[in-house]
Amino acid sequence: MTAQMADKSYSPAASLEARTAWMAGRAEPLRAAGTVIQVAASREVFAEGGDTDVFYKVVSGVVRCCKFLSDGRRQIEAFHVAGDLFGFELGQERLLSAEAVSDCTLVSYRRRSIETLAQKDQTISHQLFQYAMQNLAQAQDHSLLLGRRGAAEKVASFLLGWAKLSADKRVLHLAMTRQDIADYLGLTIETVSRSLTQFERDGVIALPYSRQVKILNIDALEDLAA
Amino acid sequence: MTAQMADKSYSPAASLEARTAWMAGRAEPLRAAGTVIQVAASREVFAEGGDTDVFYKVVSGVVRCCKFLSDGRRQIEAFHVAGDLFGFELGQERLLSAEAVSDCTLVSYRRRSIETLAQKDQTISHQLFQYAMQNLAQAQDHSLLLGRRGAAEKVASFLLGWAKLSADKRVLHLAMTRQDIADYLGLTIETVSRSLTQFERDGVIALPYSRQVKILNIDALEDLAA
DNA sequence: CGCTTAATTGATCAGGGTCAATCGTGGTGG
DNA sequence: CCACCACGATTGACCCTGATCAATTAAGCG
Repeated sequence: MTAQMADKSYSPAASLEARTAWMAGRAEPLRAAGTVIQVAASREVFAEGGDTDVFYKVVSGVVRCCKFLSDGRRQIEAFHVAGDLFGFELGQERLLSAEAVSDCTLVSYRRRSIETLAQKDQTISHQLFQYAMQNLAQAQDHSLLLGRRGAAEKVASFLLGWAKLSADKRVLHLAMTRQDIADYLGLTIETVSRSLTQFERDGVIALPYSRQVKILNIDALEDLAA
Repeated sequence: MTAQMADKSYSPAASLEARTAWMAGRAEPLRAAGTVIQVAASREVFAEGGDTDVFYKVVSGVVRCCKFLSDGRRQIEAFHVAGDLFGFELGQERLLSAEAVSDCTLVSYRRRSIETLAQKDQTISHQLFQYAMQNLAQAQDHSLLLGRRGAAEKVASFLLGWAKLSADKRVLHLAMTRQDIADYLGLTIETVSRSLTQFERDGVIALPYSRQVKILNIDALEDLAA
C-alpha cells in the first residue's frame, strides 16, 4: 500500500529545504541514515494499524496525518511540511494514517536503526524528544481549537497557522482541499467555504483562486481568531 | 500562587500507587529525586505562562491540565491520576495550567536536576520520552473526540475512558464536576447532564449520586461511544 | 470540448447552546 | 436539631450555529 515512486539512497546535498535555520537544523543528525522516496498527491504513506518500523521526514510537499472513526468520519491531526518529522510511534501498531496532500519528497528512516544510533548520539534522541514535545504542544493547541472555538475562529486560526508555515505570509497557497481543511477543523466543507467568502466580503482576505488566499487585513484576521 | 500545604523530602516507600505494574513502573527512576507536596482541591498547581523549572507526578488525587482563551473559555486537555507525570515542558513558559480536581499528593521534580540525571541514565530520558509520546497519543485521540464526535458519543467515551483508570470498572467515582467534564469534552454542563440522564433512562448506567456512575450495560455504552 | 472533481451558494433542519427555574445536598449557625 | 444558604446538578423552553440536502458554478484534465 505504501506508495513509493522512487527509492534511492539519500545524499544530504539533494535536500532543498528552504526553511529557517532552526527548522532545517532540527533533524540534521538523522540525515545520513535515510532513504528518499516520492509519494504522489493523495497516495497513502502509511495506514492506521500498520507497522511502525519506519518513520519519515518531509523534504518537500505536504502530508496529512489523520484518524478515522468506524463510520468514516475523519479528523486530520496535523499537516506536515518541509522539515517536519512524522510517523514516529512507540507502539507496534500505528495510531494514525498519513497521506500525501500534494506530490511529496520524503526521507524514510528505519526506526530500529535510529533507535540504535540514539543510544550513542544524544543529539539524535534529543531531536526525537523535541519532535514529540512539539507535536504534543501542537496537538494541545488543536484541542483548544476543536473544543472551544466557533467556525469563523477556526478558519481564521487555520489561515494564520498556515501563514506561519508559508514563505510569503501574505499570499498563501493552500495545498489542501476544502475537505482537508474541514476535517482539520472539525467542520464541513460548506462551513469552511462560507467562512472564507464571508472573510472576503468583509475585506479581510481575497480569494483570487480557490487555493490562493491573500491576507488583506491581518489584524482583523487575528481578531477573528479570537 | 502554587499551593503547597506540606513539603518534605520524598521517601519512596511512602508512595501508595495502587495501579498496574506497568503504570507504577513508568516513572520509577525518578523517585529518589522528588519532593512531596499536598495540594487542596481546586487549588492551582501552576499557571499558563509560568516558569517550567519543575514538573510533577501524581501520587494520589486527580489533576486537570487546561488551556484558556482570552474570554475565559476553557479546554481541559487531560485529567491526571496516580502514576501520571504532568507539567514537563521544553520551552521556558508553560503552555498549560494545572489545578487539583480533588485533594492531591504530588511529587515535584526540578527539571534541571532531572535533565542532568537523564544525560547519564538512559532509563530516565526514556521515561520522559515515553511520557511525551503517551501524552501525544492521548491528545490525538482527544482531537478526534472533540472534532468528530457528537455529544452522547463524547460522554460515553469519557465514561469508558474514566472506567479504564478506575479500580472498579463498574462503579465509577467521578472526582470532577460536570463543568470539568464539559470542558474536557467541549460541551456545556447542561448537555453533559442531559446525556447522562438519557443514558440512565435507557438503562445503560445508574446515577445513585451525581458523582457516582454505575455502568449497567457496558456493551451499550461502547456502542454509544461509536 | 466534455467529463470529473472541487467549490460555492441557497434552503432547511437539528444538535447543542443559552437562559432561567427548580431541585438536591451538604455545611453552618441560630 | 433543623432552618437557611450556597453551590452543583437537573430540567425545561427557546434559539442559533453549523450540518444537511440540493443545485449550480468553477476548475482541471484527457
